[in-house]
Amino acid sequence: MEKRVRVRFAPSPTGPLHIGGVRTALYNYLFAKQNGGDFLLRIEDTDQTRFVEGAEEYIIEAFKWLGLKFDEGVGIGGKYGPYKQSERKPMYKDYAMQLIKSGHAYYAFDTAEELNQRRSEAEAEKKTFQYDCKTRMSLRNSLSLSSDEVASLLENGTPYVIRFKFEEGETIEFDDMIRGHIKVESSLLDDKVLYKSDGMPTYHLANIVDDHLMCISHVIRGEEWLPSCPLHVSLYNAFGWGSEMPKFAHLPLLLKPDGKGKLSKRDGDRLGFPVFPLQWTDPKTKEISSGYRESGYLPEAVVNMLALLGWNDGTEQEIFSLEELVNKFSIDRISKHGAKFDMEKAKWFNHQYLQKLDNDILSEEYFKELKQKGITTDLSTVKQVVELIKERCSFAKDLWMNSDYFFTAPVEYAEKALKKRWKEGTSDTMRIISKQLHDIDDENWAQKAEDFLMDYIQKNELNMGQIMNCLRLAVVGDTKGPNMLDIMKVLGKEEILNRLDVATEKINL
RNA sequence: GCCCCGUUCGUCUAGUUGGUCCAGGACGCCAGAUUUUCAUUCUGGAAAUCAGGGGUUCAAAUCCCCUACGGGGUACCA
Repeated sequence: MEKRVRVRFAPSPTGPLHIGGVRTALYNYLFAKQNGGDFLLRIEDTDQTRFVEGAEEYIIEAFKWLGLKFDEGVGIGGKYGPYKQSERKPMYKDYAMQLIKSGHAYYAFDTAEELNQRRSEAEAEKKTFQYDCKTRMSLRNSLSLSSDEVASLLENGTPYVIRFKFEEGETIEFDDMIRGHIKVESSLLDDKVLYKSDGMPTYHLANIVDDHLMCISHVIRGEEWLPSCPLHVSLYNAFGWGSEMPKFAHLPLLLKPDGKGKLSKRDGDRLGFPVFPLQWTDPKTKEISSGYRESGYLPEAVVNMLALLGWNDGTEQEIFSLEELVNKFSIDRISKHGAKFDMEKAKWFNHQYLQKLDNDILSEEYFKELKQKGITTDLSTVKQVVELIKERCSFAKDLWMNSDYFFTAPVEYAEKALKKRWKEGTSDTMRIISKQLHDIDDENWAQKAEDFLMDYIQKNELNMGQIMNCLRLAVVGDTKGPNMLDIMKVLGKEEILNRLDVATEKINL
């Protein structure tokens, strides 16, 4: 019988979640939904020293914004809870003890100073100290010490950790859904700490125990976990859970757009693009990091862009709704190498999604924004404007810079354009035109005005550009914007004439 | 250093079983067209000797080996 698909996203609350993590979560989500399975959120807060206030709430809010719903976990609940590792603390020790009893783990009493001592000694010889099958007998642990000594140390309350014992000369093998078969020699691996002296498990122990208890079927996580996967596989086997071991898929990492290394929290604002889904204010330093939401990205665009960063469906399609992604996603089409984030492409994705956005919704939002700017206008005007300029915007916030002239008359005129278009005598011509436009009756004014202008141009043997550009300059303040007739329609007779008069007065030529 | 993973246009990538690939698409870039202007849009273009070198083969981006480079790991962090 095929096991039910259950995947988890398991961040640690050490700060805001960055887009690499979001992508990992997205792939988990897509895989779960495609297989009719469950997508859980587990908070891995076993390191008390790195806990950051607000990080957990941030993570939950980020996924809410992105539209990725968890079926189970922190903030939702479920029958495998609690889903926060700090709340599961009491049970981990039993599992660690189980491994001690079966001989797969041992107590280690070495202090941090002692270990550092060994590390620096090794470094002096240009070697790296490793707590492993070759060195453990020269250290203070329940393998090297007599059972009496160990018993008395434990009785005296000497701090200890529990380490996994790798047997020498074994080959640990497993299959990764993205990378294929992987082999590692056990003697190369170090005896990782499973249980810390503060009474908390390390990631490795808690992760395996929880994945097993929560019936996780597939572990889809970042490539940074690949090196410790042999330990995880060994842990499953040591617990006797080998037959129920989840399948692993290690995702390539997101890399810095410039230079080297994986994308980090610092890169975003250094390079001028967000690395976080939502804006984040560091509770200690009060430093603000920008977010996609606050930068004007649509969540659908972010999801689409992230999905395509390391995956494609093999066709030339690039725009996918979440539903399509759920249907078409496949782990074996994930690329094996890291991907550099490209913010130009991210912008392009947003442009695509902004164009698809309903004009009424966009208009209502823009209307609110205008109100906040202290501009009085009405919704139907805003709708007309949005229809005219939407296609030239990549973000909703671009609306203003592309349409401010609809709501405020120009106070100055683009110098370059003025030099090029406004010749000697133009002001006089404009005054004549203004007078004529004034005399046209209000009914369907813009169309009649246009007819008049065409006629005027022809009769005076002028070019379109000579008149239209100057008119535009006077009304808009620059040679930009949609069709002049459309602008005249929106602004109306009175406003157009006002602006013309102001322009002919201000521009002295 | 050691271990693991990777390497196709500037970037994201197609290329899965070797021949139809002197390598396709997208973003960006450049040019032209459309537009009274700007932007959009459309059309076209430049852009990867498939990291390099050896094999295997009639035939390799595709298989094997080596080297280089990149990434990750090497914590009582996740």
